[in-house]
Amino acid sequence: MSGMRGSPSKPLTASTVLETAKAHVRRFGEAKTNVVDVARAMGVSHAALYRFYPSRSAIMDAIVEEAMNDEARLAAEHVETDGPAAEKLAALLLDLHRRKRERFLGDREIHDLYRRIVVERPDMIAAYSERITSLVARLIDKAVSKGEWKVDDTGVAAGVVRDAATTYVHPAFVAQLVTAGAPVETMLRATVSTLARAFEAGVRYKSPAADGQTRQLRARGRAAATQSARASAKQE
Amino acid sequence: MSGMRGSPSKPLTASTVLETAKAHVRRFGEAKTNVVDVARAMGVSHAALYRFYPSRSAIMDAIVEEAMNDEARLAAEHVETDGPAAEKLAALLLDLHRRKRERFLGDREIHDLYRRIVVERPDMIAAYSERITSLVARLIDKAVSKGEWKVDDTGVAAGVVRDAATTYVHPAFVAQLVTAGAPVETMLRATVSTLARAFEAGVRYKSPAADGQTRQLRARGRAAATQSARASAKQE
DNA sequence: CAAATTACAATCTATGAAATCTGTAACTTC
DNA sequence: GAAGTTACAGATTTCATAGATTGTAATTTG
Repeated sequence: MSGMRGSPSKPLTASTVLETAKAHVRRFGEAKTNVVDVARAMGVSHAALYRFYPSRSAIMDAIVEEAMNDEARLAAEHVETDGPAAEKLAALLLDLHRRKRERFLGDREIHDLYRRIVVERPDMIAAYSERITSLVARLIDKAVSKGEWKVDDTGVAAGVVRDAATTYVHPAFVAQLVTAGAPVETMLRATVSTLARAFEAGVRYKSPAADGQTRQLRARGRAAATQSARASAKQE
Repeated sequence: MSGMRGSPSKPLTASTVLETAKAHVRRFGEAKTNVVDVARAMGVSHAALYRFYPSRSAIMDAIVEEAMNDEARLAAEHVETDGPAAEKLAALLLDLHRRKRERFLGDREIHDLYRRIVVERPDMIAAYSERITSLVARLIDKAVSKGEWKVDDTGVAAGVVRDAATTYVHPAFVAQLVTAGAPVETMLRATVSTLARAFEAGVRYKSPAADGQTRQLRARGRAAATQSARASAKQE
């Protein structure tokens, strides 16, 4: 009378709960996924799930967090690859875009859940965004080290890339662009070409006043420069 | 028993209906603005308003359209100004951003209405977006003519600018950024610096294969080049 | 007869009671 | 006693219906 369906295939862990919940969201959508049904599918009572997740919404958050981790891992792979920075950046952003597009087209219910989280959980989005942005910062850092790109402040540069690419990566925009049949990949490539051209030609974000220091910062570690940029960017 | 409040101050035209409706939306929000109340405020029966607008939602659309026209006029002013293209572009986008921010902070109900339209009326947004993008294209065109910027295809370049600036101009993002206290203007300036640097250094969007033709297009009219870019951008 | 009103059908929204779902705590089992 | 169940209070959602709003057409008015 313990696990009719759950015990052999589903050992009842945080991860199996997550998988079962995800399967239900896929089939019935977020609104019609309740903890009682998820628990029943695992052959346990709904209260048992609260051992692993403090609330239903924590489960939903976890589903989206998993997707975000996937994307961050994907982005990290591109950063650690060798090759021209412009191509790495284009590949990174295109891959990120394709993930969202695939979710929108082939996994609509998960996409919808993701979209809700984007609207309702600015904290989660901010964390995700910072994660991706710092990966982009590292990509730029490396290009600067190699002398491929000339950028004053990789933190600011990464922010520019993030903002310019948001249109192609934000779930709501992806949905809109794909629905409208826009030539997204061509447009994204044009954006990356433009950014890369600027970085290649050299961009200066810091005020020309602190010029002597800029040289030093360029020569030394990138982390410090990035740090100062982030710090100085919290006012207004 | 005809016009108690309306007749003298409000001659009952499309424009006075619009103003009255807008005032009601400002005070009570879109949801609590009904045509009966708007008509009563003008001293007429609600059916009289249908002479000017075919439906309640047409009135709401018109309120947003008016705001959009305002923004387009503002943008057009910057395009027709003389001066360095980078500064014109920065001023244009900063002004556009500030309009949205002011609406968000000082005219919240209108901002909310605008936001709903952005979500529910992709057609209106597409028209607005094309309008602004073509103004940006003209700005770029002029810079190219003066030899200030070197761009292959001003239509594509304008699209890149539009996508990069969307984060700063889209009502939902403006709300988010302002709420989070982000250093928006600094970030927007960094984005514009980057784009300007690229255009200054020269960007090529067309495939290097059709190189001989590219030269010709550069020398001749911009409209044709822009046109071809738009046309070739409708597939994928 | 142009402009507006009144009257009304169709649609949409607000309301509240019934049902469902979430989250917790006391209880059971291995 | 760790893992899980049952039982239950409080919150949330559903559903039916009353009420309000929209849009139109016939009618009145200057």
